[in-house]
Amino acid sequence: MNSLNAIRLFTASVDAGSFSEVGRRLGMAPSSVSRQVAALEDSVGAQLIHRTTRKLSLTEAGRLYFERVSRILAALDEATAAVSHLEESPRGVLHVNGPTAFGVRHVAPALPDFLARYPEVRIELTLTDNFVDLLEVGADVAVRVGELEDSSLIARRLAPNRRVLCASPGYLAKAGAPERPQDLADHNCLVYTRHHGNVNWNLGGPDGLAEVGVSGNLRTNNTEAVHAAALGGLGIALLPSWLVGQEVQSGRLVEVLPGYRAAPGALDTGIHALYPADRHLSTKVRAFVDFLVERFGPRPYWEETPSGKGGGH
Amino acid sequence: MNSLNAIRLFTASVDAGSFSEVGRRLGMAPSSVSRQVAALEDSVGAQLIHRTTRKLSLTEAGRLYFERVSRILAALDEATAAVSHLEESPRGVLHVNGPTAFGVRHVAPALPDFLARYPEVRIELTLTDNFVDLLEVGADVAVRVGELEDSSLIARRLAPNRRVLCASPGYLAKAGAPERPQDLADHNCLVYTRHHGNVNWNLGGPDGLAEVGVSGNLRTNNTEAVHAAALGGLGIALLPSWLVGQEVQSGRLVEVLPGYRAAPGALDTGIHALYPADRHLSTKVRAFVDFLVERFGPRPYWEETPSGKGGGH
DNA sequence: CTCATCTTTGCTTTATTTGCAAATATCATA
DNA sequence: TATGATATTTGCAAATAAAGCAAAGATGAG
Repeated sequence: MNSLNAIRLFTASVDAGSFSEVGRRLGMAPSSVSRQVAALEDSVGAQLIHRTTRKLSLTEAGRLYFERVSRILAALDEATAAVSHLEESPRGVLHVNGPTAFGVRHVAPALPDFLARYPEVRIELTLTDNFVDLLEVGADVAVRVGELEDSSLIARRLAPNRRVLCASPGYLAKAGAPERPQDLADHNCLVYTRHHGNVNWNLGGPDGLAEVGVSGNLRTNNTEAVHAAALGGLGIALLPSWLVGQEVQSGRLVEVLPGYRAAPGALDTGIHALYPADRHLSTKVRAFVDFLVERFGPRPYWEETPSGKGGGH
Repeated sequence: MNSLNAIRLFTASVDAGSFSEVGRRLGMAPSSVSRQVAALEDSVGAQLIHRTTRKLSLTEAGRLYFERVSRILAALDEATAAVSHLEESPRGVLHVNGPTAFGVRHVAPALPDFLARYPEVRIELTLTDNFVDLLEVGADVAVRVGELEDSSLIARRLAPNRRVLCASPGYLAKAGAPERPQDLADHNCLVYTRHHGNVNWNLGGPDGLAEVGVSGNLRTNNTEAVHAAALGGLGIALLPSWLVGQEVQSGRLVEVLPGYRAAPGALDTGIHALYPADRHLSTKVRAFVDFLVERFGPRPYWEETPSGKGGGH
C-alpha cells in the first residue's frame, strides 16, 4: 500500500522544487526522498515528476495528483488535530452513568460547578438502576455505589459508603431509643433486602460485633421506600449516609445507636467512579473524576456533623 | 508520522467490528492489526477504540476521527484512481512542441487522424523555432528536425531528413539543368545558411563525393524564404524533402542532379520525436509517438515518387 | 463451568527504510 | 571551453519498522 510519508514527501518536493531541499528541511537524505517519490510513482502507476538534476517539474498526472492530494493531506491533518484538540483540555460530550438515587442527590447537583469550570464540556447523564455495560451504553464514566463487578474497568474511590441506623424524632419519642443492638429486636425495623428469608444487621461497637435479627411491618427492595417510611416515623432504618446524612444533620432523622456502626459488607465497599482502562484516558473523564474526588472526599459533606464526630473511614 | 496503513486498519476494524476479522479478511495476524491501531492512537494522542475481548466500540474521538478519515481515504483512493486512470488509455492533455514549418506541414495535418483514434485526448500544439526545454515549456513530446541536442530525452526516429536539390521548371527551361555537381557553380544557387562565409554543398554520386562552392543572389537564414524563391523560379535550392517532396511529385518543382544526394550533415540526422526518459512513459505520449512513426515511416509520403525511385534511407 | 474466540504482549524473523558514498547530470562561472 | 558546485540516482550496509507465532488473560455462549 502506498505510504502517507511518500505522499507528504511528494508534496514537499513540489513545494520545495528539489528533493535535496526537502531532505535539508526535513533532515533526511536526498536519496530517501527520491526513492519515496519513485515508489509513490510506481504505486499509482504514473510518472508524477519529471526530474532534471537542476529542476523538478510536474507531469499532468503529477499536477492532478498534487492538487487533490494537497487538500487531502490538509484534511487529514485537520482530522488529527481535531482529535488531539479534544485532549488538550476537557471538551466534548461526556456520558455519565450512575444509579438513580445517588445520581439525583449528589451527581446532578455537582454538575453545574463542573460545567462552570469546563465550559466546553457537555454532559449527558444517564441514571439507571440495573447494571449496564459502560461501553454498551456508550458511557465514558460511571458512578457506582458498592458492589464493584469484576471488570477491566478502573475504579477510583470517591467516598466511603457508611450505613447509618436512624429513625425520625417522632418514632423515637413514641417507641424510645434502643441502647444496645439487641434492643433492635423489639423495634419496628424497616428492612431493605433483595432476597427472601430473615435479615440480620451486623453492628460493631465497644462490646464487639453483634448480629441482630430484625423485622418489622415493611420489607422492600427499594431503598427510597425505606427512606420515605423512616421519614414518616414508621420505624428504624439502616440507610446509607449519603442518603440520610443531611437529614441527620438537620434533625429530620436521628441517628440510633451512634456508638455502633454497620459492619462493612458487600454493599459498603464505597462509592466509586468507573472508567475504561484505556491507555489514553481522555482529559474530560480525568477531569470529571478528579472533580468528584475533590468534591466528595476524603470526608463527604453528607458525613459532616456539627460536633465533628461520626462518619469518616 | 502516522501511517496510512494504520488508518486503513482502523477504519477496517470499525467496519468489521473486530481486529481478528480484519486480520482474516486481509490475511494478516490479528496482533499486527491491534498494534497498528494502538500506534495510531498513540500518534493522534487519543483513545479511538474501546476494546473488549468480545467487542470493539468507538470513543467520541474515534467516532469523530472515523467519520472524517473515512471520507479522506475515499478521496485519496479516488485521486490515485484518477491518476492511474490517465494511464489506462490515452487521455488528457498532450502538449506537443515542434518547429513551425514542419509542424504546419506535417504535424498539424496529422492531428485529426490522431484525435479521431483517441477521442479522449486533447492536444496543445506549440510551434516554436527557437530551442525550448521540453520540461520548461511543459511539453510532453517534441518533434525535432535534425540537430539533436545531447540531453536526457529519449529520441525516437520518425523519418529521414534527406535534402533535395531542386528548381522550378521555369528556371530550368531558362538556365538549363546541371548535369554534374560542378555545374552548380554556374547556377544561381539559393543558399540557406545561418552563418557568414562561403557555403559548400557536398554531393555524393556515382563518381564519389564532390564539394561545390555555391552562390547566388539570395542568402537567407530562413528555409521558407529559399522555398518561396525556388518556387518563384529564382534558382536552385537545397531543401529538405519534407518541404519540397510533394511539390516535386506534382511537378511544381523538379529535382536537379537526381543521381546525387546531399551528404548527410548535422542537419540530416533525421526527424525525431523527443520525450522524457521517465520510467513511466505516459500512454498518451507513447500513442502519439507510435502514431507518428506509423504515419511517416519507414518511407514518408513526401518521399514517394511515381516511379518508385529516389528517397529512402 | 467449560469452551471457543478475542485482544494483547514478548520474542523472533522478515521486510522496509535510511544514510553514506559513488556515479552521473546540469548549470553557472572563469 | 573547462571547472566547480550542486542535483538525482543507485548499490550496499545498517537501522528501523512490521509481521508472525505462541502464550496469557478476558469475555460471552452453551
